[in-house]
Order: sequence, then C-alpha cells, then structure tokens
Amino acid sequence: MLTKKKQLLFEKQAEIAKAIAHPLRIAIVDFLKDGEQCVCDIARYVGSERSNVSRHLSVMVNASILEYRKQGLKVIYRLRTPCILDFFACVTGVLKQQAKDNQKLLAAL
Amino acid sequence: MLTKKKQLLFEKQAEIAKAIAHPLRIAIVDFLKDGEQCVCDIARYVGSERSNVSRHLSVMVNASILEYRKQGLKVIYRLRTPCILDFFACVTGVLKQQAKDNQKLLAAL
DNA sequence: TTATTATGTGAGTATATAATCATATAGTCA
DNA sequence: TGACTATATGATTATATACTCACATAATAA
Repeated sequence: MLTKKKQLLFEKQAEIAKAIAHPLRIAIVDFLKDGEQCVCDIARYVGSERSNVSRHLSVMVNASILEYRKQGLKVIYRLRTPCILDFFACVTGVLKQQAKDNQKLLAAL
Repeated sequence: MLTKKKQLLFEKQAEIAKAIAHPLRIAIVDFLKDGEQCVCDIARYVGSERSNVSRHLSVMVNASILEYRKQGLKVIYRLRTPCILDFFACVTGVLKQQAKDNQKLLAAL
C-alpha cells in the first residue's frame, strides 16, 4: 500500500509534469534552451497572444521550471532546470518506438 | 517562428507528458519499476477503484509508456520505457530546489 | 450449464485547464 | 505631465480530464 509520504511526493511530481505537458509550454522550453528571452519574443516565436503566453510562463515559474528577471519594461525568462531537456530525449525515444510500431502494423496489413 | 514540423513534435511530446502527469499514474509507474503487475494488485497498491485504474492504465498504454500481456483472467502491465524513470530523477531535483527556496524564504522572514 | 472473478467501457457529473477579451500595472520617453 | 509599450490578471467561455456507478466481456472452475 502507498504511504502518505510517497503519495505527497507523487502529487508534487505530477504538478511539475503537468507544468510541462502542453505543446505551447514545450515550445517555450525549446526556445529557451539556447538562452533567455523576453515575453514579447517568446510570444512572437510561439505565435500566440501575450496574455496567454504570460499565463503559461507563470505556470512554469510556479513549478520552478523557469525563472525570470526584469529589465526595464521587459521581463526576461530563462530555464531553471536544464535536466528538463533530458526528459525530451526520453520522450523522443518513446515517439520513435511509436513510429516503429506503426510501421510494423502497416507492414502487417 | 515555430515550424509546422516542430509544432507537431511538441504536440506529440505534450501528449506523452500528459500521460505521466497524474499522481496516480506516477504511483503506478513507481510500482511497476520493480516488475510487472496485474490490474488487481496495482489497484490495491494505489488504493483506487479498478475501473479508474484501468482507465489510467489505458492512457499510459496509448502513450507507449506501458505495455501488457494477458494471463488467464488477469492482465499484467509493465513499463515499456524505462527512461521515464530518469524523468523522475530530474523532477526530484526540481523539488529539492523548491524546498531550498522555501528554506531561504523562511530564513528571510 | 451457472457462478465467480478480473478487466474494460458507456454515461453522467464534477472539476481543472486553456484561450480570449478587457483592463490594470508599471517602466520609459518626450 | 501624458502617450506609449510590455507584461500581468480578472472574468468569461469552451474544452478536457477524472471519478463513480452500472453494465458488458471474457476466462475459469464447479
């Protein structure tokens, strides 16, 4: 049976995973892997409204995935947890597996 | 600007991340890291209804995180993508960072 | 055959999340 | 000061997700 301690840990881990689990947020993380960027440039890159991007950024700041600094009018965000990028390496592996499976299926038809 | 190709990749990655981003599903992954288990034992371990656990399991199978085999009446699930476990190492790092920040904040009050 | 057990799924409800629009805040510059 | 720009946030609506209950399926054993 699951201990209360583990349950709490899994809840926290799920919060962080949720904070990554959105295409737009993944695009932001990908954009930031080469260096910090302001909200305006992030919004331009991902092609979404600033207000929406701002919300997604705050989700990731709350989850400690990003951090920011203010510079004049601009707010500049950067990655705080580079190991997040390793996660995408794993996920890409899963996707390759999926693609292989689809090929097999296709070949079997 | 984001290419269509990248956008598609990020959508796929988000789907997989979503399939992990739930406390109960993380508990299941943790339970399975030491070996395959039937739905009945998984449900007992996580302390939730079988119908609910069954749904969570199918979410992870669809995302290629788990696979299963049938043995008589039982359906036995196992991890398919061990690198998923590395992800939790990263996430645990994030949580430690959060805890440190909270300590700093507390010390500053 | 019937009964039993393990699992999966449809339907309904409750809750969480995302996107948009309008507005607020706050820094900059003339 | 007022105009402009960047960012954040409240309110609303649309959509997605999770959980529960009832029922369906399917393997097994008596």
